[in-house]
Amino acid sequence: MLEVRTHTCGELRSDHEGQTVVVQGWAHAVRDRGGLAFLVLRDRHGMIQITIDERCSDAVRSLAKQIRLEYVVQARGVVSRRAEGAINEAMATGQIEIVAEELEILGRTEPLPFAIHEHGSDAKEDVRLKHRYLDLRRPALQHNLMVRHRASQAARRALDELGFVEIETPILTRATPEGARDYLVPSRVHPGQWYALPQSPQLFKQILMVAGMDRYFQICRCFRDEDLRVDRQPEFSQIDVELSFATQPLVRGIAEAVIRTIWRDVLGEEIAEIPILTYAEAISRYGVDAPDRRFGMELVDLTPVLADSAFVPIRRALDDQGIVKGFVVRSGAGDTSRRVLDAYTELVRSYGLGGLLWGKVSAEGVSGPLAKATDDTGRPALLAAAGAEPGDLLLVAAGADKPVHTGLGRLRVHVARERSLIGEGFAFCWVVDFPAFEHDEDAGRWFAMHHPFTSPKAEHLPLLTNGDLGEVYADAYDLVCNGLEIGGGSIRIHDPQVQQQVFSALGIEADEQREKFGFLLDALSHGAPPHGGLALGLDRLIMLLTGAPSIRDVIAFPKTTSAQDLMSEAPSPIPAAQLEELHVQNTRGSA
RNA sequence: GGGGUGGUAGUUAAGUUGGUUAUAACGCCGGCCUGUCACGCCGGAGGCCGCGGGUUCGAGUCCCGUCCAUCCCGCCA
Repeated sequence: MLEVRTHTCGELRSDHEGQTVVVQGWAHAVRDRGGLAFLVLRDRHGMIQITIDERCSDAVRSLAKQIRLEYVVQARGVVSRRAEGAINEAMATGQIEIVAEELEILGRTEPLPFAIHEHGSDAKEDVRLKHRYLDLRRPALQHNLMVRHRASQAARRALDELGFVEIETPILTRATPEGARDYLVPSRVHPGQWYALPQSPQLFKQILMVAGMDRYFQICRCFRDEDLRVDRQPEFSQIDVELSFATQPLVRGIAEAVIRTIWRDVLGEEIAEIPILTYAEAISRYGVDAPDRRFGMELVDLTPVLADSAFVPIRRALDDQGIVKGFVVRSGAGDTSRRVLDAYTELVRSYGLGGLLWGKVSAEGVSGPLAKATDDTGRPALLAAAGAEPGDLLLVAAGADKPVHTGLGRLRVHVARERSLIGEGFAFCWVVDFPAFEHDEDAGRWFAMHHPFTSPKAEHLPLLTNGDLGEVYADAYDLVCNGLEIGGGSIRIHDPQVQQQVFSALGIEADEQREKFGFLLDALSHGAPPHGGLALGLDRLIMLLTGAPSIRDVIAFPKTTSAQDLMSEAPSPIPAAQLEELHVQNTRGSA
């Protein structure tokens, strides 16, 4: 018979000796020694050993023989101190055991597709995802979900204390141009019309500011139908924040307060003051806009010292207005094989570079492709500029600005990982002063780098109508930690005329502005306070807090890289009748 | 859309130059075992070698295609 448990599996200690207790859990280990058997029960809280010996009834002893791994079992018995030699120091409850008076099997299992205990080798990801309920039983994933819970609670408490109000916004919303591909939902009532799932609650939270809510937050789900990565899922969660009368330092301070509370509550760690980098500085020193600052190996500009180089790859790059940059791998000359250098070259090629100019520095000079960059007289200046010394490996790239920065920036992280140069801990930074607009050569037009509701810096507003859009900076900011973008936001446009200017700069004509963003322009025209905010990526925060290698390890029911749920088998075909009701027709094979 | 890696028993892996009956560990089934703690010992069952085609006397192995998982590029305001 099912009883109410008196304790969880993890909480019993020697203080409980002599008490009769009831525990329930999964059979984590079954060790049948014949006349004596041990059963380890596990629940979310821990494990406890149940002992079945000559003190137990025949009924209990025969029932114990039936128990298999991962059966759900209830045990009633007396907490007893273990004999001196039988104490298990590695177990939180290892001082004691429960001598079974009654056992009951509450649930049985089919043979398991993979082992739950940590010592079982990891099954492949598709097997784990298909049986997600088993994968989630593993203590590592349970821990990740607990961290997620505590982080969410900490964020809620921090924001509540700062006067923020939690408000839900719609999941069925309007599709907007720009941005990521939308997930769409057909309307039954309005034939041929569609809802979109929100890529973020951006416009709703701005309108809540116009509505006078003053300070809003929400832990909300966002949906983007784009290809996935190790840190990207089609649906993900944000701690979404917006406030009226916001200045950039005010918003950053609030975000920091949230992050500090989370780190304190979850890890018991204090976060040091968070430095601020400009976008230009981040790109120049680290090659990427989300720098990993736990290690050095910063990029150095070698364009000036190689300005006269006749070496073809460098000459060609410089003649095409390109740049030459590099970084030093300290003492890397001796232990970096040709094979490894070829892999580095392959890596930077994937970012559009023609190749990698490496050089091994010794007292005699430089060996490798980089040797041809200068003659002997120019070499000391090159090495001095790079900061390279004998024994170092110098990795250099020449080409257009973007591939050089991206290629070297990614290579820098790759090399650091490979050589274990990345320390423990968290290196936060803010990245600010982003360009507001990016020019897309293929499309032949400008796109908003952040989003079209981001306010340009006040001093750059005149450039919107009569200047170079590439010179306009956005009043935007990203929060970065350990090379991951964990949050981003901006001061928004609250003046409808400025908003229209930005739309126009993006090539959205007046009638299209009216059609697609009329409700925003209307709202901004009815007493909109200056406002701004940001969103923190909850999933990525949890990855940092838990050290999880994949975003799938911090989401209870994640999808595969092809956006399927292998457990429920979504997406799935839909019966023709249901499609018809929605006024939708398949153009490819249907159910 | 492009590139890399992987797919062999329930699971994780091994499988030589293409060669005759495809191995091992864990799990599962049966038996033994009174202080185990990833218990141990003995025995047994378990295979569409991802799928489809090709080469060959012969394919887990070679070739082509395809599917799935995963990592990356593009994409992700």
